[in-house]
Amino acid sequence: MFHFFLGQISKETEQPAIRDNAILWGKYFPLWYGIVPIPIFVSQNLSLMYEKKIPLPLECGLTMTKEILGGKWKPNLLLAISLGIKRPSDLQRAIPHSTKRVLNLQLKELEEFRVITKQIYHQLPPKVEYFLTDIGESLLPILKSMDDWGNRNRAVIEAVIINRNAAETEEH
Amino acid sequence: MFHFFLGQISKETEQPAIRDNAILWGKYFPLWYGIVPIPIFVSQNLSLMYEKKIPLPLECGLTMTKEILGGKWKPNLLLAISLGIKRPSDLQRAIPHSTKRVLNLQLKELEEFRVITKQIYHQLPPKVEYFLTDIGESLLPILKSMDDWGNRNRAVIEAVIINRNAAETEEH
DNA sequence: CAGTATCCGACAAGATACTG
DNA sequence: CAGTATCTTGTCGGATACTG
Repeated sequence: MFHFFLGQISKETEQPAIRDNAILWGKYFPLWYGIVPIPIFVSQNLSLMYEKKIPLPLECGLTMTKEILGGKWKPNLLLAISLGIKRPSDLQRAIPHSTKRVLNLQLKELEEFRVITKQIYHQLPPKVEYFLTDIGESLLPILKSMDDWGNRNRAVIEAVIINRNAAETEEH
Repeated sequence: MFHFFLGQISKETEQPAIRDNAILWGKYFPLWYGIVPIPIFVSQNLSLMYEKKIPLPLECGLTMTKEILGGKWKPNLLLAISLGIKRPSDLQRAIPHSTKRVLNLQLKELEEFRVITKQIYHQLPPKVEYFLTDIGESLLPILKSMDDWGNRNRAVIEAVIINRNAAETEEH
């Protein structure tokens, strides 16, 4: 089953805390799983903890995963690395629509999240290689199923996009 | 296995077309699967077909899936609908950080991609319900595994984000 | 309740030129 | 080859106020 926190997450322990029913049954939790109220995707506290201009509701596992796979090329980078493409220049050749700058930014973020590691060889010319960590490997099934799904539904998606663009050009 | 197109996709048939080895072995395809060159994530033709200011390389299944799950709340919406939350107002209550406008935009896109259907009851007050299509249902395993992964790796991700924010506030 | 119009700010990513 | 600095552009989503 999906994993949801009940109620808000207390700041001190960072553990989910079941709030009393009076509040659970209030206006913030209009949904029930059987007789259990389900405050899905909810937790004001946490989004205040991680201060950002536009706060992220991190309490939902879904949202945390999206945080990691969010960049324009991150899933592609991970797949490419898993295929044995390790060096920055090869990665950019494998993803031709990307730019060096963005690829570097996203590789840095993936490294920050411990999804990949960076191996620097101090040579001339310099050489760098990226590798998946165990965490990164554990993402591969998801990426693989996303890739499979996209390929299975290619026809529908392409049709919609072609339609959309046709409508847009008609407007102008 | 991952599903990659070899070479470019011809405009007329929209079928993958194997290009001759001279080009495959050129600088654009530096990767091999066994002795087969793998032009992953590549296809200039397609990205020109779907004209956008910033063209999308749609030839990769991964990228197509991201196109559908890309919005800020789309995965959450799909999960919520799969849990039986059907009405717009309930959906917004289930995703408190969202706004009506964005939710509507994203529901419209999901509908456009045939992932959900919209049922309008002509009543007063008006009533609307959303349902997953078969295509939408087929996305649930992916969403579920993303949610699971996020929950399993919650500790690491939260630690990184807390660190990052601490470093940022230190700067100022 | 469901949905839209308008305006605006934040941020991601592109372009280019540059170091070591 | 790997990486960065700087500037510009596009776009997504937020805020608000409004219809039916």
